[in-house]
Amino acid sequence: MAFDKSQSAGYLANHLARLFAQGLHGRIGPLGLAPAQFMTMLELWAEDGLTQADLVARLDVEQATMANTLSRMERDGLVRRLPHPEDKRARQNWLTSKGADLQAPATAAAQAQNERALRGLTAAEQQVLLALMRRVIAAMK
Amino acid sequence: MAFDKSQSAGYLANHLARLFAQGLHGRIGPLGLAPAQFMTMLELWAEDGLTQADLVARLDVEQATMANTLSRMERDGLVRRLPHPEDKRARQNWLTSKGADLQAPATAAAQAQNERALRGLTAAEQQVLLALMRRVIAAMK
DNA sequence: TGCGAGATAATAGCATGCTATATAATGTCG
DNA sequence: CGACATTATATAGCATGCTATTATCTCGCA
Repeated sequence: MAFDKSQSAGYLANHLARLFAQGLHGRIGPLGLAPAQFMTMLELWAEDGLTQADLVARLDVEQATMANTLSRMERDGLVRRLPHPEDKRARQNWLTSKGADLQAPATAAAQAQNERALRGLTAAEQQVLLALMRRVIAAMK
Repeated sequence: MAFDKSQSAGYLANHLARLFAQGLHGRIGPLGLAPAQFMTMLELWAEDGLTQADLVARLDVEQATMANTLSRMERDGLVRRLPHPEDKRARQNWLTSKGADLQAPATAAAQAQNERALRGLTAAEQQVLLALMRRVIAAMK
C-alpha cells in the first residue's frame, strides 16, 4: 500500500501553510511586513512592551526563532528593544509609531487572505475546519 | 475588534504545519531523512527516475526549492542524479539502494505521526478535516 | 551570604521555502 | 536555417524555523 499524500494530514497541513504564507506575503509585503513579523505584531498590538519570553510563550515558537524575528523587526523599524526596568537579562519590545500604524492595514490584509482561502466553504464548514485544526494543535502540543 | 489568531485559518495552518514538521522530524531524523526529503522520496518511491521538473509539478514547490532539496539528498546518498538520455538540460533522479530501503520505515514513521496528531478525532472527523483541507488547498492554487 | 539552579537572550549552524537571475538546451516559426 | 521564445536547472539572497550552545542575570535555599 502506497502512502497517499492527499490522505496525510501532515502533508496537507504543510501544503496549506505554504499557500497561506505565500498569499499573506503578497498582501502584507507591500506594507513592509513579513508573515512571522505580522504574527509577532499581532501580540504587540494587543499588548505593547512584551519581552521576548512573553512572545515565545504566546506564539509557541522557539526562543531562537523569536530572537531572530525581533532582530529583523528592529532593523526594519517596527519595534524598539529597550532594557527591562526590573530585570537586566530581559528587553521589552515596544512598537514604533510606524509599527503601530500598520495594525489596521495589516489585519485587513490578513483577513482578506483568510476570506480568499475559505471562500469555497460555507460559514458552517469554516467553523468546523477551524475547530478541528484547534483540536489537533492542542493534541499535539 | 482585535484580530483573533485562534479564529484565523492562516495562523492555525501555520501552527499545525510547524507541529507536524517537528513531530515528523523527530521520527524520521534518526533514519537520516528530513521532512522535505521525505516528501520528495514519496514521489520517487512511487516512480523512480523523475526529473526535477516532474517533482516540482507533483509537489507544488518552487523549482529553486526542489533544486536545493535534491542537492542535499544527493549529498546524503539518497539519490543519484544522472543525465537525461533525451534532454541534455535535464537530469533524472534515481534512488540509491539506501534511499529505496527507507520506504517502509519512513512511511511507517509518517503514518505514526499522523495517527498521533489525529488520535483525538473520530474517524469521521478525521475525514472531514482532510476533505476540508484539500478543498481549501484546491481553492488557493 | 553565597552558590547553584533556573531564566533570558544571543549566536552558530542547518533545512525549507520564496523571488529573482543566469545559463544552457530545446522547440517553433517565419 | 536561424532568431526568439520556452524549458530545465543552478545560484544568490533572504525569511522562518529548529536544535544546541553560551553568556548573563536572578532567585531560592542551605
